[in-house]
Amino acid sequence: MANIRDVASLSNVSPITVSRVLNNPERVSPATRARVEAAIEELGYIPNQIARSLRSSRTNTLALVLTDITNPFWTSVARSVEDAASAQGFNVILCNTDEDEKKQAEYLSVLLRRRVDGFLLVPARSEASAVESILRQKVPVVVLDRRVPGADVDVVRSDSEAGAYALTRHLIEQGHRQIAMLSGPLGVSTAQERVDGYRRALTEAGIPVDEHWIREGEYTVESGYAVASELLAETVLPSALLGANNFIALGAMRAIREAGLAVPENISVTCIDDIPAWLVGEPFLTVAAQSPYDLGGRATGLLLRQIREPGVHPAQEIVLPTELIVRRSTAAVNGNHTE
Amino acid sequence: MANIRDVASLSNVSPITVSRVLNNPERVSPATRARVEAAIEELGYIPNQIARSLRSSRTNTLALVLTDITNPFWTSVARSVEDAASAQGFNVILCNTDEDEKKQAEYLSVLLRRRVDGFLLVPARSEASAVESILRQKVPVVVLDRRVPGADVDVVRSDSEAGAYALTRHLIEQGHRQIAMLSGPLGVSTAQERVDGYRRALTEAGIPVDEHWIREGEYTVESGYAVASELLAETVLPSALLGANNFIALGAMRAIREAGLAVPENISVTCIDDIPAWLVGEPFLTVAAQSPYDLGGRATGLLLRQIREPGVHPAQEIVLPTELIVRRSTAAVNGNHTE
DNA sequence: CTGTTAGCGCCTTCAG
DNA sequence: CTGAAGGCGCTAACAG
Repeated sequence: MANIRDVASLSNVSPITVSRVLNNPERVSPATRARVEAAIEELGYIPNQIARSLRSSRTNTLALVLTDITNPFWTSVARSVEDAASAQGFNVILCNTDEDEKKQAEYLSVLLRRRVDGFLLVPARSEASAVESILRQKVPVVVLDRRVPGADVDVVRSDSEAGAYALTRHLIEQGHRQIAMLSGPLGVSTAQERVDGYRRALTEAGIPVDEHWIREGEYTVESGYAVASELLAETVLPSALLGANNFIALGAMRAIREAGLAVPENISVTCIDDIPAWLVGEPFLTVAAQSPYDLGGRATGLLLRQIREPGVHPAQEIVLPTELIVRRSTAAVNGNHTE
Repeated sequence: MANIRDVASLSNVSPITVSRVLNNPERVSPATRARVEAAIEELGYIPNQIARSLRSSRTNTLALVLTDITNPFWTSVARSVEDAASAQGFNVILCNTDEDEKKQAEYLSVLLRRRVDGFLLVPARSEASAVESILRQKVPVVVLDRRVPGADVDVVRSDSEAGAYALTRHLIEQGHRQIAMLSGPLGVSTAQERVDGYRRALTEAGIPVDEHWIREGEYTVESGYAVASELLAETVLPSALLGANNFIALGAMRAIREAGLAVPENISVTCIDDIPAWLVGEPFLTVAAQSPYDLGGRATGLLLRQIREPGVHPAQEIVLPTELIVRRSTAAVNGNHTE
C-alpha cells in the first residue's frame, strides 16, 4: 500500500508537501498541488489514519458500551450516537456487555489500549468503580441511563423514579391494589429508582407496600418470563404487573398467556420503556416512555464537547422526562373502569 | 500517559523487555518480569494499541456497514457480528448508510484510512462499484445480504427468490389472485429477486402477472405506508399484499388500518423478514423468515478467515434458506379458507 | 535472557 | 512556498 513517501517521490516533492496538500491545500502552490494530486490518484494512495493518530493522539473514535443492542431502546440510542458522532467526523465502536461486569472490564481495557477519544458507557452496575479505570486515564466519559454515585462524571438519564411512579399511580387509579413489581437487578440505579417510584405511589395512596410483590430479576425477556411464571404459580395472583423495562414486560406477557390468562382482562401489564410504534403495528402496552434517541444525542453532544474542550466543563447530569402513554394493556380491576 | 520507556526506566530494563513482558512473558526471567509488572502497575501503564497497529499493520477492527441498525433484522446481524468478532479479539465499528450511496462512499473512504482489517458490507446498490474501492486496496470484504454481480467477493445472503415464491404461493393457495407486490428499490438485488419469486409463483399458477400490482419503493416503514396508501386509493383493491421486507409490511398495515380496512379480513399481508417474536408478544405477520443472527455469524467467520489466511480462499457465496411461517395476517379471500 | 538499532507513516518545528 | 530533522510508541531483526 502506497505511503506518503511514494507519493512524494512520484511528484518530485518532499513528504511534507504531500501532507500539506492533504491537510492545508491552500498553503501549496496550485501547480505543485496538481502534481501531487495526480500522483495520489495514480498510486491510489490512502492516508494512514493510524500513523496520523499516533502523532496527534486523536483517534476520532468513540466507544459505545451498552448492555445489549438487541433491545430496541439501545438500538435507538446506538443509532442516535452514530448519527451525532459521524456528523462530527467520529466513528463508533459498539460493545455489548450483557450487564456482565467481567465483559465490561475487558471491553474498557481493550478500548483504553485503543485510545478511543471518549466513552459512552452504560455501566453494568451503578458503582463508581465502573468508570474508575477511564477517569484514571483522564479520558472523557459520559454515563448513559444510570447513575454512578460517587463518581464525578457527566450523566444523561431518564427520570426512572417518576416514570415508575406515574405507572403505579395509573394502576392505582384503575382500582388495582395487588400490584407486582418485576424489578431489574437492584445493583443498577434505574432498577432501584423504579422500585422507589413504585413504593412512593403506593405509600401516597395509603396502600401498604407488600415486599412479597417486589421481585428482583434481570432486564431480559427470559427473566421477565421466569419471574412472572413464579408469581403466577402462587395462590394469590396480582391484578397488575409493573415491569421495570420493556423486555421484562414482554416476558411476563408470555408467561401470562401461557398460564391461560388474558391481558388486561385478568392482569394489567405496564412497564418503563416503549417499543417503537412502527415495530408493532398497533401498540398495546401502557408504558412510561423514555426518549432513547434524545438520550443518545444529548450524551454524544456532551462527550464531544468534553473532547474538544477538555477540563472546561464541570460534570453535569441531564435528566430527561418520561411520558406516560396509556394503551390497552391496562384496565380497571375486573374490567370495570373506576372512573 | 505513561509509555513503554517510562516503564522501562522505572524497572531498569530496556523498552524491548517491557514489550516482551506484555507479549511473550515466558521469554523473560521471573524476577525481571515481576519488576516490570510492578512498574506497569505503579505507573498505570496502558499499552498503546495505535503504535502497535502502526508497526504490525493490524488494527483488530472490523467495519460493519449496514443500512439502518434500527431495523431489527440488522440489529440481530450487528449483535452476531459483534459477538463473533469480540470472541476473536476484534472490535466492530458500526456505520448506517440509510441506503445512500454517498454516505456509503464516505464511510468506506474513512474506514480505509483507518485501516480496518476487514469489511462487512451491505451495499446500498447491488453493483460491483460498491466494493471496488475496498478490493482495489486488497482489504478483505464480505458482502452481506445482497449480491454484487461482477465482483469477486464472498457473499452471505438469504434466498430471497425462494422466500418471495413461498409467500406468493401461500397466498395463491388461499385463493388470492389480486396480489400486490410492494417492492424495495430495484437497484438492490434482494428487491429484484423478491419480485422474481413473486412472478414465478404467479406464472406457475397460471395467473397472469399484472405489472400494475408491482410497486417499487424503499425498504422503510414510511415508504411502505406511502405506496400502500396510493394503492388503497384506487378503485380496484388487491386482496393481498406482499411486502418486500418487514418495514414495508408494517407501513402497509398502518395504511390499511387508516383506510378503515382490516387485516386479514379485507386484505392479507405478508412479507420477507420476521420481527423477533420476543418483541411483539403474539406475532401476527405471516412471513418468510431469514436468520439474521446466522447471517452475521457466518459472514464474520468468512471475514476472519480471510484476514487470517489472506489470498487462500477463493470467493464463495453462502445462501441461507428462508422459512415460511404462517400466522394470522393472511387468510383466504373473503375469509373463506379454500382448503 | 536482555539490549541496540531501526523503522512503521505521519506531521510539528524550525529553516530556507 | 518548500524542505530537513526528529519523534509519536512500539516491536522486528539482529546481536551479545
